[in-house]
Amino acid sequence: MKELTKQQSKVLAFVEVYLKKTGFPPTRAEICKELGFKSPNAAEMHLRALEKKGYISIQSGSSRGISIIKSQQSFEPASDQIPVIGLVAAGSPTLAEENIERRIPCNPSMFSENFDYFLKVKGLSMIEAGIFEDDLVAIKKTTEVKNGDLVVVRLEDEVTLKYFKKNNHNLELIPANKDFSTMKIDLREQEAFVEGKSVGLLRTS
Amino acid sequence: MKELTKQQSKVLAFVEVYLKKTGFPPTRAEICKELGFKSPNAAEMHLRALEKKGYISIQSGSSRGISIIKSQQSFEPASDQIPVIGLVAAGSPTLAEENIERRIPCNPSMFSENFDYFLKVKGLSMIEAGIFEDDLVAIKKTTEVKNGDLVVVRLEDEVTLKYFKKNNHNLELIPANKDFSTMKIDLREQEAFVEGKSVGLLRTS
DNA sequence: TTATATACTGTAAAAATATACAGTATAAAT
DNA sequence: ATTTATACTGTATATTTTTACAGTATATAA
Repeated sequence: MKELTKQQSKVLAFVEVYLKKTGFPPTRAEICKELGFKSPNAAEMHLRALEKKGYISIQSGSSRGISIIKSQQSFEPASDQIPVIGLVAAGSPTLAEENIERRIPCNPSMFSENFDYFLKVKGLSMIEAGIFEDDLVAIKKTTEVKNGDLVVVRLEDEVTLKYFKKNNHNLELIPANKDFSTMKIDLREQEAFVEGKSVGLLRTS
Repeated sequence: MKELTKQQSKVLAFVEVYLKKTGFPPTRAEICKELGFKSPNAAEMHLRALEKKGYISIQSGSSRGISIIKSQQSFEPASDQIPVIGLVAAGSPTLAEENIERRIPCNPSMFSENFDYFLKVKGLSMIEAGIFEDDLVAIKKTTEVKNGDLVVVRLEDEVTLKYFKKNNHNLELIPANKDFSTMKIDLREQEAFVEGKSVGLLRTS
């Protein structure tokens, strides 16, 4: 792809911004107004250059007949911005804004089941399951989990990611690291809330 | 949101399809032609109704000044369908159609660097790096790799994923599993092609 | 039966828009 | 020294486009 001159680049940027804001492309006159040109022909010439270089196509005879072919600013494809949850403070809702470290543009249906957020893994308790520190586990918010599922559980003052095993009132949260021990909880004595389960994993190496 | 009449719905659908195809909205006349109306006022009236019901907004005085506010057909988020490469036959290009196992809807910019495909991991040679069998490693096609990068290398009759280390004509492909041994290749005797490097990992548990 | 809403035709004019043509100016390349 | 590319101004016009106005027809509700 041919390089753009500074002015051509500005024109293309304006077309893209205008398009994003209004949903339709600008006229020559509007480009002039934005860029400070006094003749519509200035805009026309830049558009022609952009067309020749393959960045846009112009539908001749149509008003606002500009189509973007190659966006210069890499416009994020309109996929969702999935939040990454880092350290979750005790008592605060998991998805509260202050817990969101960043967002990743991706498709909630990329795994077998749709998911709601990424949980950033802390510690090495799941390392034998191939889940390392700072890995992002895709979590689907649900309370319907089966024994053997990898689940996010909220206890009194912590949120933890472990394998789930429940028999009546006995809940076991099982790590995948022989150096860690299984947490055994008697649900008659302590509360435990299942927040969701893992449906996938992402590692941004 | 108010219900649309059959005709209004058709008009809105056409506007959306036209917009998707061309990148800019249609004129009244174009709507008439598509829907078979003989008067531009027919289109005008439908557009006004759509505006009143909150589905579009009309920039008065502007040509093609239609903005979609509420799309009736839920447009799929425009994320790419990234191929998953399974078993790669010797001699065939990695991205050849017959090697594509399936596709995953996701965003090529979800990792720090854009990537081109997922390579499905076979074997346990990288298990100590947290890369398990059937994990999907996001691969960016490039030949520019550094020592320490996790790379996809094509040898005579196999494709392998290993850590890269090169000194002059000595190439080492290092696994992350103490039960596997480093492959040492003298580039004067055997060819090796770097196909790309890992920029992330996906596990569809 | 008389509104009221939908769904148009047909015409026309004003306004918006694209686009051609004739210039000017400047910097870099040949 | 002359061409070539970039980067415009200024004017004019044909065409596109919006949009108002005057009707027609039909079905449904009051």
